[in-house]
Amino acid sequence: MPPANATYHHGDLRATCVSAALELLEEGGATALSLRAVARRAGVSPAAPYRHYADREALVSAVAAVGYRELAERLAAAHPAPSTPEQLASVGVAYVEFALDQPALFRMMFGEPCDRDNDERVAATAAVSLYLREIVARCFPQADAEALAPAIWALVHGLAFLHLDGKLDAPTQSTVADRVTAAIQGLLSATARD
Amino acid sequence: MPPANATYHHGDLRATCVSAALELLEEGGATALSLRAVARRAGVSPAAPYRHYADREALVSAVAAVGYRELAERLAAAHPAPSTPEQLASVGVAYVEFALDQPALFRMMFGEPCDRDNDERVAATAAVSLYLREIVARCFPQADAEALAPAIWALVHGLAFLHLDGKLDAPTQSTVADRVTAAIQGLLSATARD
DNA sequence: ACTACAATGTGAGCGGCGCTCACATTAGCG
DNA sequence: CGCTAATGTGAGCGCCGCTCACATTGTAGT
Repeated sequence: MPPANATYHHGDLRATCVSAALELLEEGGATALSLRAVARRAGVSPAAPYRHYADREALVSAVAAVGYRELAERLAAAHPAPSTPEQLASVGVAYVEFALDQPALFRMMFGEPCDRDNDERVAATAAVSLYLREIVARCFPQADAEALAPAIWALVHGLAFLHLDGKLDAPTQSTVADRVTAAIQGLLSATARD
Repeated sequence: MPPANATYHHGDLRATCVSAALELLEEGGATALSLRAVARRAGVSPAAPYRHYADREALVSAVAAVGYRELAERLAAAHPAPSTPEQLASVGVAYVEFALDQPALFRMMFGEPCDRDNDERVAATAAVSLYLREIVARCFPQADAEALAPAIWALVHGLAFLHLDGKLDAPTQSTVADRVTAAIQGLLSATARD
């Protein structure tokens, strides 16, 4: 009944589900991401994804994991090896821009309560966290990175979320960068002084 | 079937829905907040809430609005009229503690995309925003409140969210306060210097 | 090559949900 | 008292998450 190239076994349904989920997320937001819709897009029966993901949460965790990896890439792309406050600030700008570019994905990564986390996901999260801590330490060797890195992460993360929600006045691209840069440098110089 | 005091007309179903929603939110998180569950808890048919709220989003907006008001109260309770960095920091601590005390409500207020916002909700949000801006200006009269207030809000908001998601090492109560206090004071002193 | 077996996909189905509509009941007002 | 608008009901549609018995296929062991 299906065309000639169709096989009963899909081949790599596991990965296809994640791709389809990312598409649905971008098109229709978090509510559009249903296992049934994923199955439809993958050209497979509604029950098939359950062979690869225990439940919706599991799929979401997998999607979030690729989100963290993409975030890490974009942070690295902002500056290969930041070592000054200005360069660190540009990484912060990249963080916020990621959130604005992929709002649904960003909300999925951080906005939902994540009980019984996927291993893959916690690893990807930890990678981002460690990376931030590392570059903060490099940019401010005289500061206490253990204390400074979470503060900077929080600042940038909060800016991202408040912008996403429109709680801050909708800014142009340059304003976002300015705000992030100014805030980070303020925090940095203060801590460095101690 | 219902007791003698039962009336066909509920009396104040609109408000009862919000109360029921808050209960459900605390008990079972965001996914437990369904219009049908609200109706059940209010002792009313599943279609009844639609007389008062156009859709689920509308109810959520109403719930979020009371969340913002409660947040504003807790900020005010932390210090009636803060005028020093330390007092401002205690307000920030209250912000984070609100998020940790009511995680589901906090996520509902900020975590979901809020298209076509309720008037009541935007007003309540603006009230919080303005209040923060006001006390920042009072605590740091020599700083540019226009620029400083959003940075502080973002910092505190980010700390709240990252703690909620467990992205930061789970801290004891005192550690939260310490972290918030240190971060705020760092930012403040830096900006005040300009 | 044949045969078990494990992996993977199917189809039907259960309960829950958001939402709508025709209809019943009630409150408020002339 | 009677009219109208407000409010609640019941049934129902389509979608969803999830489960289960069953069909199909890749693969490993002989």
